[in-house]
Amino acid sequence: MNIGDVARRSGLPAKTIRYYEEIGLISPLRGANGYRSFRDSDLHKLAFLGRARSLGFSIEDCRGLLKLYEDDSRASADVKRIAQEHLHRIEAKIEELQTMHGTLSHLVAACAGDARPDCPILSDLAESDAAPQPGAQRRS
Amino acid sequence: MNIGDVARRSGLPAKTIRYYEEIGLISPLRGANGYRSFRDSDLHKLAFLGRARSLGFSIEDCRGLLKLYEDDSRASADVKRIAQEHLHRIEAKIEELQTMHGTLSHLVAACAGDARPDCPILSDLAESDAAPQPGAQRRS
DNA sequence: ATAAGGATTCCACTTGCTGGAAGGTCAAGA
DNA sequence: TCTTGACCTTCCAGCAAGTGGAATCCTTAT
Repeated sequence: MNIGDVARRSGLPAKTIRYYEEIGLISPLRGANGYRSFRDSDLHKLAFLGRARSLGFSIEDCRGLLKLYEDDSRASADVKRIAQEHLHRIEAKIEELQTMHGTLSHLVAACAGDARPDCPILSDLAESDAAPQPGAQRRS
Repeated sequence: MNIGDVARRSGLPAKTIRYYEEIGLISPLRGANGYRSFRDSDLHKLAFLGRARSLGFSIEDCRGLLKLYEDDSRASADVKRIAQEHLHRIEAKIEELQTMHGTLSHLVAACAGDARPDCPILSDLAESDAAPQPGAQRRS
């Protein structure tokens, strides 16, 4: 299979597939003409990667998952640990976004959104209270 | 004020402040020794930027907000539009993360997490169904 | 005089690709 | 046979939003 076929069948752009080879996630063979020659196993790995990435796993997580996937003597605990850590990161991110959402939706609701210059959004951003401490959350 | 003072008072790292100057968000004066010399107005802008960034606004959004902030004849509608668009992006991101979270938490719950190799997480990632179409969501 | 603690610049690196340029290859049609 | 067009190749540059480090300069105090 050439890269175009694999791209269509895996749903990943050819550029991305080349990139995955460059960073060592896959190692397709090469034909006499220099073209990459993908085996079924390469296609499977790419599909695996596409699904893992769509769940938000980082490339390094994907590298680890792929290694475990190929290791018949793996422990499912190792897989679960990676997934759980990722799940925690997702939860933290959701919380962070929800905090932003809370603040911002209040401000948006309070803004008239007309031709006048008065704007609670700008007033809030301009408020000169204490400098934010690292990791501090502003009021919601 | 030197950059160290401004960093302490704005809560932003000096590196970030230099970067903000480089991309034209602020334009502090320079002393005879080549040191940046920050006015109160620069400090206020940096605090403004810090708060806007902490609400997740992109640098380009911040540039626009800062411009409106400085424009006495602004229309609050322009501010509100920027904020609303950002709010929509936040909502979309939250939904995306919640979808990931749903899938992943099911998989994590189904995984024994012991020394055996059987793992529903890997099985799911390895599933060879149709290639994902652009924008498609996998089942939750 | 010298050492510490600031300040300066510049360059490289991060994540995960994406775009484009310049060129080689291959199969089909006139 | 030639050419066209669709592939493929590599390499270089860039996105966001900084962060880290090196080499060097300035200031202040001992």
